[in-house]
Amino acid sequence: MNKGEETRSLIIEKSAELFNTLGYNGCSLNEIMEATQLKKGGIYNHFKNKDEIAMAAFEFSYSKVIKRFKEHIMKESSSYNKLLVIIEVFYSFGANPVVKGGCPIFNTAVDATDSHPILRKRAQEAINTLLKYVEIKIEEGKIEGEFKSNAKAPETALLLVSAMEGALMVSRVNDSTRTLRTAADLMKTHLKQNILI
Amino acid sequence: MNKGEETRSLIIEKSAELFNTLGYNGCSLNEIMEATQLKKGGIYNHFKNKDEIAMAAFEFSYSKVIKRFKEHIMKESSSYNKLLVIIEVFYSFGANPVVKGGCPIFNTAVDATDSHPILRKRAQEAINTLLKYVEIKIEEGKIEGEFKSNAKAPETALLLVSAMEGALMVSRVNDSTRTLRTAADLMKTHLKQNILI
DNA sequence: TATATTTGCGACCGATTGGTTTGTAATCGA
DNA sequence: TCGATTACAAACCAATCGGTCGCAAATATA
Repeated sequence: MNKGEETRSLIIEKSAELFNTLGYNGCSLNEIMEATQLKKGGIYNHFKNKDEIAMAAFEFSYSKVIKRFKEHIMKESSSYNKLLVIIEVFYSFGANPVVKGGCPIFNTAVDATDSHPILRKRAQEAINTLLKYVEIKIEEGKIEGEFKSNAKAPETALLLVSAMEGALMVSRVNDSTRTLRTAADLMKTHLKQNILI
Repeated sequence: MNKGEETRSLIIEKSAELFNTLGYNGCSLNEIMEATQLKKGGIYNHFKNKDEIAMAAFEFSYSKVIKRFKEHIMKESSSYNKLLVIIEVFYSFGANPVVKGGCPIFNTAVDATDSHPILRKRAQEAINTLLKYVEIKIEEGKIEGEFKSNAKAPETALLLVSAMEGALMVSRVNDSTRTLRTAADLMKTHLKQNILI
């Protein structure tokens, strides 16, 4: 990795955290400048405008989220354990965030939905991809006979993701993982009682 | 209501919507000026700074949220029906928002947590009040013998609120009430199977 | 209706916003 | 190692930010 790529990565990493905590409008170029120890010229040599930084930052955060899911799911063989691990990864977004500030996908959705169409579209895609991802894990469990054949995969995926993301926000505003832990345990019980054979 | 109070109310109503959709930093005074058809001097005659507008706007939105819950719950006599109505009120936040942009409580929490300590504290209080409110409804049902005596009120309240708020955000970013409807129905089933006797 | 008070506009303020340009120093490939 | 290229800082830009102030008009009170 040459100098240019190195600096570009630095800008993305630092601004990803700033965008995730402060939001698009709350994160100014001055803050990115201070975080990266670069001047405006140094930053705009790698990006043509603030939007491009925000988009790259989102892709960076998003890939870290997906990576964490995949890494942990990989270690499990049964579909049920994969779902349990998905819940624990959501929990980890509060206890040990991929990017400071909770889940960058939902944060961006809330931040951008009514104010930033391009970013909103990406957040939308990301959320739906995440939902589909969980849904597929449930479908796989049904095929392998681990889960009830009448288990509703899309609905269950939606409940799991919604509940964990909602609880993540409650935890974040209270600055405590307590409620997030409760939600995680509750969802585990729910899966055990409702879709596991 | 005299002229001053009238104008003050107008500013609060208009800015409540702007803050809820665009966030604190995304909503500039120029936008409030345009929405209210007032000049800066006219606005600052009623508020000493932007923070004060945002706080008043939050109180306005918050009271509308609470009001909608209370109005609908009042009509029901059984605790179970009260819980069902709570779910439907959450659904209504997507289908027929109290203030444009979804749930102002969670939106403010996400927007302010890492950037606006005063607003964050109020959003935090509001979320915890809402959780407690639902929790009490469940406790009342236990006392009256409608709900299982071993039903976990705080945990169930957290799941209900988290799941509905999470689904509300999914719905909002997808600009469709479909997923929110699904989450509402799912939560109803969950309550029927888990806490209703 | 006369008067005291409130209300709101217009003009202005300094600071900060995102963004551009230019010169030069560091880096890189041949 | 040398020449082409890239990377970065410094200075600058117009526009917008939140906020102030004085004056005139509208309003409330008597």
